[in-house]
Amino acid sequence: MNQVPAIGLRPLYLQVRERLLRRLIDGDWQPGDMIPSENLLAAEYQVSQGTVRKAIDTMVRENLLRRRQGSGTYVANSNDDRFVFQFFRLQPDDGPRTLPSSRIISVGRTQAAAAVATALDLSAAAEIIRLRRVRLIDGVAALVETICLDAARFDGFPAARDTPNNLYNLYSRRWNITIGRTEERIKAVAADPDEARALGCTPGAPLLQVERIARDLEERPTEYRLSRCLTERLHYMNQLS
Amino acid sequence: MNQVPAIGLRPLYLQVRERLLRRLIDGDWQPGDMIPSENLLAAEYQVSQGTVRKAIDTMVRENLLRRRQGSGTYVANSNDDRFVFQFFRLQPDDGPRTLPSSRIISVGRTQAAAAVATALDLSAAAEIIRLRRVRLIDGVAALVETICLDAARFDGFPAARDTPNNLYNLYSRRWNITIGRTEERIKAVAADPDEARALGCTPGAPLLQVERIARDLEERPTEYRLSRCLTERLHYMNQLS
DNA sequence: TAGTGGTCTAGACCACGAC
DNA sequence: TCGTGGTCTAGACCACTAT
Repeated sequence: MNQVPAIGLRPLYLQVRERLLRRLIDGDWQPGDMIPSENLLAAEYQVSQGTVRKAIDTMVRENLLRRRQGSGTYVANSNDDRFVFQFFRLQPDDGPRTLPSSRIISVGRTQAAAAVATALDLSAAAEIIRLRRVRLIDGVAALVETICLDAARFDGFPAARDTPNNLYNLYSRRWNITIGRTEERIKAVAADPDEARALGCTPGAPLLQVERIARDLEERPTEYRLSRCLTERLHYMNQLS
Repeated sequence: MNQVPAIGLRPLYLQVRERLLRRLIDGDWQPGDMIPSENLLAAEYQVSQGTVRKAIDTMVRENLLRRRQGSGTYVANSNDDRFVFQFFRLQPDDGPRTLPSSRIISVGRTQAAAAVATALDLSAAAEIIRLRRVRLIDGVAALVETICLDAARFDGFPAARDTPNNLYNLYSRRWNITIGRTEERIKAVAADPDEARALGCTPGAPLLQVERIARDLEERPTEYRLSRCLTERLHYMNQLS
């Protein structure tokens, strides 16, 4: 029974991983759901429990699944406390991390700028949804954000008054799109007059610019986000090891 | 022979991990060395090969060890291509990543500023080594850096002309100190006149400030580093998943 | 060809959570 | 009490590297 993988095939645990990932992509298992036990999955796929465990290990490391000893393995939920800060790295210089709130400036459809179309892998003329908002940390305006989405994929995007604070949770509930990974390019830039007004600083003041491309579970570029942040009493935290 | 860990003890593989880490800390195994095979270590510690493997897995994930199939497991070397960029996240907006070069401005001993003493867990009056340098990317001055070290731990720090570009490699070779982890706090700030002169920008121009605390394998804060970077044609890259 | 890490299996007991 | 994930073992074959 050992060493089933014929030559040229990928390791069994990676094949199992793909099957599990597929069930997440297809929405077969929803955020918060408990997935079948390791032994059940092992029986289903005709592999050993250790192989299933190794597949799940990789997905837990990517924050796609969560293990709870004695209880089960669950699909990660973007509302969970542990994951709320997964993609939000700004925190006060002193005092604890807090969740930002949002004030929508505008939301509507427009044609993608060249840079955005490239980032989202769209044609030059593609229509996008464009959301602008100010985010407040501890009640103070801290950053202005522009978010761009492929209008074809996010059909029926809500109006400003119905746009929730946690967008990734919205993508998941409304369109079954899960953000799995992001790349951020960070620079220091000077505030333009609009930003200065929104953030209550002087034009030309240094702002932290975070340009993010978020990808779904199939690695497709899904969201383009440009944030400009006043970092007088905040910082972007990063751990490297 | 199973389930050896008595109640209250940590899992075997974590205990093995600590023994392996200790041999790195003590300099028993040097960067670049091949460590004993999994089976040899299993025999030495009287555990199964799978348990040793799990311990090594955690250290490979932390970039402390490297596996080479068919060859062996090696102690990570801060000169290896793969690790050169582990802690250096700045890259050109277009074009490939390149290694920065350095031009030393000054190196000497001084008394620690309060913030630095706190960061390095030193007494207020402690003496530190203070190194200032400009770093060039593709030959262009891109950032100014101030590096602070506990003078008591880094006795015999070389003069400017003998200070190499790769400091973490120096710490390792000269004092057997390995940097295992860093925390970075990133802000946007305005260039002061000195920085503007060094970087060829105007005073007040926005700079990316990266404040880093680097820890050794025993988690002791070891190096304080403040970098201020001109990000007109560069960015700080970060992947989140 | 010998030795190393990489994958896989089967089965065991433990710690924890839910009931 | 039962089912879950967490740990551990022993042994097997494969893929790769060095010689």
